[in-house]
Amino acid sequence: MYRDKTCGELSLSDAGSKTRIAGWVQRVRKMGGMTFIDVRDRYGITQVVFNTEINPELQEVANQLGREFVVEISGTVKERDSKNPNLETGEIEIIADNVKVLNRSEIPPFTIEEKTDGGDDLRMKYRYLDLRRPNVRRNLELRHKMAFEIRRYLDSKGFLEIETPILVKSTPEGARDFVVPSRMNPGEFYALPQSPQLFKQLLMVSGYDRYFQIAKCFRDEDLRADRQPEFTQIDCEMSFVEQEDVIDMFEGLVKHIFKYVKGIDFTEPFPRMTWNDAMRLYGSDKPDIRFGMPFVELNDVAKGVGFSVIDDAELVVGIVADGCASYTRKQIDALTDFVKRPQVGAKGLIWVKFEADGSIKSSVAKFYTPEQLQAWGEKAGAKPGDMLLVMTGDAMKVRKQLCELRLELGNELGLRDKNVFAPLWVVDFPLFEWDEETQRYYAMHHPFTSPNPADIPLLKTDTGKVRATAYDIVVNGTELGGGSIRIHDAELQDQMFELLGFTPERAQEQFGFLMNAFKYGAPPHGGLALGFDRFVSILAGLDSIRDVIAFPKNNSGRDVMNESPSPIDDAQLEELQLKLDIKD
RNA sequence: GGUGCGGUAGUUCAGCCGGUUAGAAUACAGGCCUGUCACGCCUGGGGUCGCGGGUUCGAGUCCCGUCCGCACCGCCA
Repeated sequence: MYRDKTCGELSLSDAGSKTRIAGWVQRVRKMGGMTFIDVRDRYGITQVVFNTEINPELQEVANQLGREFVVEISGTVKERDSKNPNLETGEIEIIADNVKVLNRSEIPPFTIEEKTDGGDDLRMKYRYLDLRRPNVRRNLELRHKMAFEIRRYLDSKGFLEIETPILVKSTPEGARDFVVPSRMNPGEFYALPQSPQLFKQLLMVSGYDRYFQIAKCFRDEDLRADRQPEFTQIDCEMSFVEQEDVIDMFEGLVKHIFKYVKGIDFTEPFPRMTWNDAMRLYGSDKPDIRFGMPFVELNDVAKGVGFSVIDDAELVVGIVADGCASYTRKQIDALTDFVKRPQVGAKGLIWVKFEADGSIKSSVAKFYTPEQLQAWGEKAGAKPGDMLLVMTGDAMKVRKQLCELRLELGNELGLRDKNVFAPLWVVDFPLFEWDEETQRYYAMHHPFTSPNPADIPLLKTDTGKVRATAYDIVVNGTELGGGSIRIHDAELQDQMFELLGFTPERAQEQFGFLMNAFKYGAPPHGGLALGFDRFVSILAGLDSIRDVIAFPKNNSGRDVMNESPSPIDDAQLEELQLKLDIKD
């Protein structure tokens, strides 16, 4: 053993005892006759003292140490004269009587401290050094703790953790697959799973009525701060359940995590909102309900005065910004610029200020009398001192734009506190989504999602109106996960494939194994999957999932540390019987 | 596929309307310093201004192209 204590565990009660620690040199402070070094490991930092009056040769060794050298130190624990309250071990120090340099280090390219001077790119290139930083380490500890608690909860509920294959069949529906050539089957390819969806349904057919897996999933799509090409899902499925049972079980899981990982006890059931209400009130299927500011539709009070921006619009809709009547011209211009950005895409922003003295100011004052604008305010529930912000246009588009504005205002007004968590179930999703480009319906969730039984008669007549038995769980405006009750009836499944434009042959080719399995007694079943990386990042208060993944990919899907992806040898290509034909 | 922002010392950045020897902080090296803990003080070394082209008497600065990074839109059943 190189050590008998870690750098995080010595305390006042150890004073006087002999000890040995090992770790990395965080910092060397030379004071002339004395030298202090901070030794760091996973558990903390301990100060070691060298004194020329005690041992000049040893102090000289300490003076030669550099940042990130690996050392083994033996010495005596001593209570400090001047304690350091910023350090866990700040009440003690070690008076060294020996130092062994176990390894030297080059000068690291950035400082290995809580607040580093390194940029993201550099940190990723030297991720193994970045991972030494305490905040990154804490993220991985949080991740471990959450995985542990997930297993503890689900095990207590009788779930079995079962692994499903990583080499699976490619299905062109949905996200793009990562594809893996098969040497033994030239010209044929596996895909990496976008999710274990089909396998978990097969497990239900097999009778494993409570399954889960902390599963790696792969999608070859463009990345974002919260999207990686490989990511982890808490994938779950249950048999003999209805929507309510699934929601209960996994609301329990989410509450368990908050309680045992974060110490937050949610005693009330999570609120629920239909997809329709979410779209109508917040313009999003994943509303952030840490704050209010719901949409107010103003068609009936605003239309009909001959103002074309409003009269010609499908929807006139606004939000009330509490206390924002005091906004300056400059602040309003900034909001207008915000909604006009290409990413938001609005043409403009109408504002109405309800001043504290009862007067009304507005960008559309020349089209409306104060009484008419007062009616807007009453409809919207604006109080004196508030400002009403209104946008107009095509209903779905303007809702999306106003959603962006609402979130921006929420940020500006400090209503999106990272230490506040507002979970929400969004239910009654539509089963289908119309695609203008291809002029056909797509499954909003996936083709195995069961329609709401009440809407089955509408399948052929009013396809777009059919609700799915599908649900999402949203936390602070982030889609944490979602799921559905699946179709377990072969006939209904055939009908779904037909509506989705699958020929029977293609359905058989893609999903035949599932359809065949369903002939042998498929139980009613359903489940959900939670985005594990997102869950960890929400609890860590981070916007990006990269910092909760030990070795993440960059914006272009590259690992800048090992420089993957990379070309392969001609010999490898030949073995796989592949020829490249790279266009430009 | 698209939009925006960025790329200058090991690192993080500043560098104005194009102008003479490209700066700061930090890191690093040397020196001084016996209670520091972001130690302090003195000194020093360190630059392909991402790359290529263009405009100009003159380009880190302007223009075009390109590569890289980040954020976003599309995409993500």
